[in-house]
Amino acid sequence: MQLMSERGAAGGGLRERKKRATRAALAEAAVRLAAEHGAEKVTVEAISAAAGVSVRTFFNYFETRDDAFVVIDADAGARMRAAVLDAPPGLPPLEVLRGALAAEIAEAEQQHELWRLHAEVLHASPHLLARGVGAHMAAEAELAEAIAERLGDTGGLYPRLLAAVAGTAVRISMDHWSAHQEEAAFLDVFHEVFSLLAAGLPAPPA
Amino acid sequence: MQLMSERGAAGGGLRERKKRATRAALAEAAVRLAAEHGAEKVTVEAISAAAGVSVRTFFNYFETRDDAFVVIDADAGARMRAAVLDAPPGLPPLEVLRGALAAEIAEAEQQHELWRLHAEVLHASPHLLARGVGAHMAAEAELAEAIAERLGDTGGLYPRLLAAVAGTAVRISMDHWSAHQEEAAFLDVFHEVFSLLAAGLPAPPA
DNA sequence: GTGCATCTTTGCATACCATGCAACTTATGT
DNA sequence: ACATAAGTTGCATGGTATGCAAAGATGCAC
Repeated sequence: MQLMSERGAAGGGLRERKKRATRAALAEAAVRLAAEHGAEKVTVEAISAAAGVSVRTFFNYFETRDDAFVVIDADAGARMRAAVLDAPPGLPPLEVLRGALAAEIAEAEQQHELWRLHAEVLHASPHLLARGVGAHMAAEAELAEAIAERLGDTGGLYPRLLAAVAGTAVRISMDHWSAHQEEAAFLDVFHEVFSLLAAGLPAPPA
Repeated sequence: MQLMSERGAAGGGLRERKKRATRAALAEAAVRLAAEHGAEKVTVEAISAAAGVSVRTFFNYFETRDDAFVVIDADAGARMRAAVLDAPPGLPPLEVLRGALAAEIAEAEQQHELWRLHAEVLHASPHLLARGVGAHMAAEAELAEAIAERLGDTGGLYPRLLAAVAGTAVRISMDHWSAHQEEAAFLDVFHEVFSLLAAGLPAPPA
């Protein structure tokens, strides 16, 4: 059996597939090792060995060691961009983002175990959680651009704020959920956060 | 003349004052060098030399090189905590944060030039902007705790979300302002962002 | 299927980041 | 002035990250 068709990844060539496989192997090895030993104690050498490539190759795929713990899917940005531009015209921008992110997350959550480990690793190393924002900053900028395009407000403050707040929402949702996995599904937390945002973060009922 | 009383820092001992001075010198050197040469090209050695201490001493003050570009004031957290707890009881939490942050920023903005350079450095190196969130994550957690205490909602989702969104607001405000310094004062941008948040991020008028 | 062009991987050299430790210098309290 | 505590420094060490050139795959044309 061939393990083809990873994730919308019928990408024709053998090269493409191999690259995807290597990247995925590195990311997965990183998360598993971090979940077991703590992210700080996992060296690039260990990750590379677990994935069966050289250290130098690791750095061909990730700019920094931390990126391996953080980057989930390379072309999530493109998908979300499309989702934002395709959403029904009347929908409030915050709702558009809620929808696009929820879809993306539902996708990622398919790989139950890895998603859970991922959340736990990030929860255990807050600095990685922050880095998550950084790594997805490109995605954030891309999102902002898509929103700007949708609204015709290019270069404005609003699209960037919206994208950044959405990123923050995901970050806080993951962190909170990973500490309360028993009590609620991730998507429930996520939707609660967005509801709070849409309501203007009102004081909760005492 | 003695250069005493830096910033609420009449801290009695000579040791205290020297430490504050060294820390400030390192942070300032870092920002000035980064503004001139780009943050990525500034080595710890250069920063240390400019501040007149050894490399090893640099790392006695900052955990990582990037922290020197990011950490503004060590005890801002404590001040904000106090501000949050002292705010009038009826005020909505988001307004409490707006006030506490605005006061803190107004303070930092006293040093015009440094504040401007700081914003420019962060704008030029987005990864530092993200790290800013990370470095202030301790502050964020502290803020969250103060809010939680104020609301009696310890460990809940809401305080953490509020603190995180507030941090994001500062980040986006700085970034946007540093790119549009001519058009508006920083505090104007900041207040506009908070108004958007309080209104639930509604679609802007087309 | 042979052979050339292209892309990827790899090892090596190099520079920088970060930490522990021990020796040394400088404040502080009495 | 003295003993103690605190801060600074150099050295050694190990991990992170990049450029470069050689070797190994893959894709493509013929």
